[in-house]
Amino acid sequence: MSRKTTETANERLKAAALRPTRQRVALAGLLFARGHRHLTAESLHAEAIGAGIAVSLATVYNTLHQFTEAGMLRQVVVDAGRFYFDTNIGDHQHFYCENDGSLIDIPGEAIAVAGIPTPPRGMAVDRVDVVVRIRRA
Amino acid sequence: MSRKTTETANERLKAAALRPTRQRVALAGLLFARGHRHLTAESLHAEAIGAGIAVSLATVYNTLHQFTEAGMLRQVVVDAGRFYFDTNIGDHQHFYCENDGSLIDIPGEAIAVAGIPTPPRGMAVDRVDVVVRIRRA
DNA sequence: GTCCCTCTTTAGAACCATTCTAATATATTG
DNA sequence: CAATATATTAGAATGGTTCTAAAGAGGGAC
Repeated sequence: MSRKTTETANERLKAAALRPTRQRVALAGLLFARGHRHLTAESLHAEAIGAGIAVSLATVYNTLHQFTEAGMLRQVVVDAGRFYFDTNIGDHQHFYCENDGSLIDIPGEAIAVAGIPTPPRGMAVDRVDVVVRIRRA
Repeated sequence: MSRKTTETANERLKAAALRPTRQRVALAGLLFARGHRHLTAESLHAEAIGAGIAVSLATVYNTLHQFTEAGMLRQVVVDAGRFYFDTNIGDHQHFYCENDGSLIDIPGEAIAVAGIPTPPRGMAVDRVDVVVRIRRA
């Protein structure tokens, strides 16, 4: 991990009032080093271990939840039985490939949802999620 | 369950090439007796037991999957960690209440999604799911 | 630097919804 | 009604996620 990446990670953690522990810094490094990523707790854990970062699966879960809480990540619900996370927290939606479980971003500018009814009394819209399920033709 | 409901259930099962066993007929009765419903395997099992229908949880799971396969039900993915089913198989979308986990239908005529990009080469769009997440304001 | 207090990490157990197994029961066909 | 295929079942297994309680590490005060 480059010096620059580590500093960025530290800043992010500081902003979120999370102690920059070795594990959090390393995971943030993997997550935010370059480009946007889609991942699961298991896949990030495997990647960390593969990269020689000693971290337990429990910590990966904790960290993903804390980062999500801090607005550094967002959860994507496309599959009952697996939590996906996305490092792209901007306005966008997803293609979900039912064959291999992969996700592809759809830019927020591209897609538009019209005609959402008024929510029931006392309720407010939190988020509108669009999942375009695709499969090999 | 009324005579009419039982007959309807039998017809549905016959059309799906599923033997009209006591359990399937009874569950179909609960599911399609009136109006559209949202449910989980656990909730349907509890409802069946409460109604004096002896059926195991495994059978409820089997039956829900078979009915889904047969196009009598559709799955709704709104929560990582729970399978929801919907007896409304027509074109529509959902409000999902994050406070209590309930679903509310949004008619297909009301809502429109525009600007979906072309899927990657060799892939075809299977379905477009919109989930409007709401919570108590 | 050292002490202390708090927050964090961890291994492993617990959890929970779902799926599997293999024995038993039921529907259908002839 | 017998023979065969299909369904049901209890309970075990699975797999992803969360919890627990004990050990470890960060950070401020001095």
